[in-house]
Amino acid sequence: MNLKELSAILGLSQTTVSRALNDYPEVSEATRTRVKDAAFAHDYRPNTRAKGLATGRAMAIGHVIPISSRLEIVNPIFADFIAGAGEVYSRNGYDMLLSVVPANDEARAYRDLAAKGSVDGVIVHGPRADDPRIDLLHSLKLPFVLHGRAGARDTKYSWVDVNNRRSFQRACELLLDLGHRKIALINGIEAMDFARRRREGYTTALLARGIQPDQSLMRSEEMTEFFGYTSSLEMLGLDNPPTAFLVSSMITAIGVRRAVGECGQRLGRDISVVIHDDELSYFKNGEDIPIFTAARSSVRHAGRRCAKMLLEIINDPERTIRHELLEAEITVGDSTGPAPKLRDDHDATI
Amino acid sequence: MNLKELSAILGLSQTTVSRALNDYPEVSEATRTRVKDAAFAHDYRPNTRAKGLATGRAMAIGHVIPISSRLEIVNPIFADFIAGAGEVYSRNGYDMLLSVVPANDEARAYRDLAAKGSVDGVIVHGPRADDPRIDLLHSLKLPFVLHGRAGARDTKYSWVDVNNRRSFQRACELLLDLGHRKIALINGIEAMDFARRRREGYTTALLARGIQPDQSLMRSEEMTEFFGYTSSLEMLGLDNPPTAFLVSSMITAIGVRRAVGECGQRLGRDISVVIHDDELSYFKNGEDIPIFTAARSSVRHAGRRCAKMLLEIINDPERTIRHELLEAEITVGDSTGPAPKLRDDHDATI
DNA sequence: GAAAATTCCCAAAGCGCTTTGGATACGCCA
DNA sequence: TGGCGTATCCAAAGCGCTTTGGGAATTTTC
Repeated sequence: MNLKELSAILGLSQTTVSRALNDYPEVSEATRTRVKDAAFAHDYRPNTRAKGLATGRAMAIGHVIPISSRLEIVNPIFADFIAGAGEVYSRNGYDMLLSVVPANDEARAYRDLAAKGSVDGVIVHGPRADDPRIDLLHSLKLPFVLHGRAGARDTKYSWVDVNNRRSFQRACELLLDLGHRKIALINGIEAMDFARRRREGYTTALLARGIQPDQSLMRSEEMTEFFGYTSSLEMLGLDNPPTAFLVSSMITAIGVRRAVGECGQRLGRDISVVIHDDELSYFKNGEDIPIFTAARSSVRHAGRRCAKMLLEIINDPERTIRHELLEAEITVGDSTGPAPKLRDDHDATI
Repeated sequence: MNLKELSAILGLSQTTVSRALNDYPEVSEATRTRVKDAAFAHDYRPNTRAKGLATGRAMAIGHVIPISSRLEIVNPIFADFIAGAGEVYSRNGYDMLLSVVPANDEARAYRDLAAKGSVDGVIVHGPRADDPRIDLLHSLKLPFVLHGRAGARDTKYSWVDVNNRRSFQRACELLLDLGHRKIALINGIEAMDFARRRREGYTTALLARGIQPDQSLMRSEEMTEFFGYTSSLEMLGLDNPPTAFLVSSMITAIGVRRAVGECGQRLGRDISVVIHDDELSYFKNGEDIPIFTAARSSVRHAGRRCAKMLLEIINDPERTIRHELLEAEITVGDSTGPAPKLRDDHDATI
C-alpha cells in the first residue's frame, strides 16, 4: 500500500492525503479523520526512503563500531548503551544504523554516512584524548554527541559523560578512610579519556593524604576478566602487596576476586575492592546487598541521555552545543572493610 | 556532490555515469575509468535513499531487539553476535538497522520494517518454541534467518544454530565419565528453544547411564551471575548435594564459582563445573588453560554465518530455505575433576 | 559499397513521497 | 451584484538515483 493507492481509494489527491497524515492545516477535520482511518485500516506506512528523499532527512542515527583484534568496543557496556539509546530513537520515530567496520576504516565509515546521507547524526563511542573524529565530524557537518569526553577541549562539541574523576577520587577516599594505604589501581586503557580521568581522581585522592602514587600499583589494559586476574595476582605477590584495589569494571573485578580467592584470602576482610559499576542489566551487582562496593552509574541511562541530546541538537536550527555530566553514586557492598592492621608486621615477621 | 553535478563535470549524461559506476557493459572502458576516477576525486557516493527508491532494495538488514524488564535479549551474547553480523554486512555494502522496542510492540516493529521498506531482511534473535514471529515474517514476505531454532517445525524456515542438545549431552557424559552421579543443571529460561534442547541433552545422557533425572537438581532462569550464585548455593545446601554443575553460560558460572568459594570448596576438586561458552571476546575463558571446562562455540562466528546466509537468501530469487548446524567443541579446563569418592560417607558420618 | 550489427551514449520516465503554486467554491461585506 | 478573503483541495515539480527505449556513430559482413 502506497500513497498513490491510498489516495485512489479515498478519491483524494496525494497532496491532500499526505497533508492530512502529517497534520498540515490545509485540510478539513472531516477529511483528515477519514484519511487517518483509511490509513490505519489499510495498514499504510509511508516509505522511509521516499520520505527521506523528499524531506532531506534520514530519520536515522548512526553508531560506528570499530572492530579490531586489540581494542574491543563491542563490549558489554556497548550493548546496554545501545539499548538505552535505541529506546529513545524508536520512541521518536528514528532508526538506529550500526556500522561495524575494521578499526582503520573508521574515518571512511563516517565519511560514508555523511556522503550517502543515511543518517542525521551520530553518536561517538569510546573517545580518546584529542580524538580525531571530532574534527572530522565537524568538517562533515554531521551533528554528533560524544559518549564521554576527549581531553580538555570539551567546549567544542556536545557530550554526555560520567564524572569519572570525582567518582574515582571518592572511591579512593573511601578506601583511605578505611585505613588502606597501599591501594592499587586496575584501570582501562589509558588512551581512553575516561581511564585518564579515573587515574587523576585516584592520584589526587592519594596525594591529598600525603601518599605518593606508586607506579608498581597501577595497571592499565583492556578491561577483561583475565586482565583483572593476572594483574591482581601479580600485585598480590609483591613484597609489600596492596590491601585494596580500585577496579575500573565489574568484569575485571571478577578476575580480581578469582585471584584473591586463589591466594586463600577473602574479599572484604583481607582485601578490599571498589569497582566502577556500569549497572549492566544482566550482570547485577547482587540483589539486596551489593557484592562489590561500587561507584555506579547506569550506562543505559547514559545511552538515553546521549540519544535525547543528539535528537535535540538535530532539531535545533542553532545547533547549540550541550554538555551533561552524570554523577556516579557510591554504594557500599561486601567487598570492602577496614585495612587489616597487622598485615605489614605479619609479612615482615614471617 | 550528487550524480547530476558529477555528470555535469564530466560532460556526460547521468545515465552513462551511473552505468559506468555500476559496472554495466554499455560503457567504454575509457569512459568508465574516467568516471570512476572523477567519482573518487570528488568523493562521490550515491545517496542511499535515492538508490533504494530507484532499485527497490534497501541494502539494509534489520534486527529487532525487544526490551523488557524481565527477559533481556540485550545481553553480552547479543553484542558479540552483532559484531560478527555487522562485519559481513559492511563488507557487502549493507547497513544494519537496529530496532529497540518494548517487548509487546515486537510484532508491530516487524510490520513497520516491512511496510516502510527499510530493510531487505531480518535476523530473528532468541527464538522460543513455536515462535509466532516465523508465521508473521512469512506473511510479511520478509526474508529472514533465525539465530537458533523454534521447536520442531524447523524445515519451514532458515536458521543457524548450535547443536545444543549434542553439546550438553557430551558435556554431561564427560562428567559421568569422571564418576559424577549427582549432576545439576543450571539452565536458561526454558521458553527458549536452546534451553529445552540443552535439557534434553542432559537428561538423555543421564538416562543412558541409568540415572533418573532429578527435578531438584534442575534450575531454569535468565542467565545472570546472581542466578548462578543463588541457585548453586541452594543446591549445595541440600542433604545430598550435587558434585557437579552443568551451566548454561559463563556469566552464570561465575556466580556458581562464587557460591562454591563461599562454601569453602574448590572448583575442579570438590565441585566440577562444565559450562557452555559463547567465546565472548571480552570474557575469555582463560588464556592458555581454560578456567572452565567448556563446550564452546563462537557466537560471533554464528553472527557471521547468519548474516551471510541471509544475504544469500536475499540475492537468491528462489529464496531457498537453508540450515546450518554448528558443533560446539569440548575443551577441558581447570573446573572439572573426578568425583570426590568419599563425599557421601563423609557427609553421613559427620 | 550498402546493409546489418555493434558500440557507446543520451533523454526521459519512474521509484514514493513532500511541497510549491495555483484553482475552485463558498461566505461575507460594501 | 461584484469583489475579496478564506477554506479546501489538486496538479505538477522535485528529491537523487536507476533503467527503459531509443539514436547516432562506428565496425562488421557479404
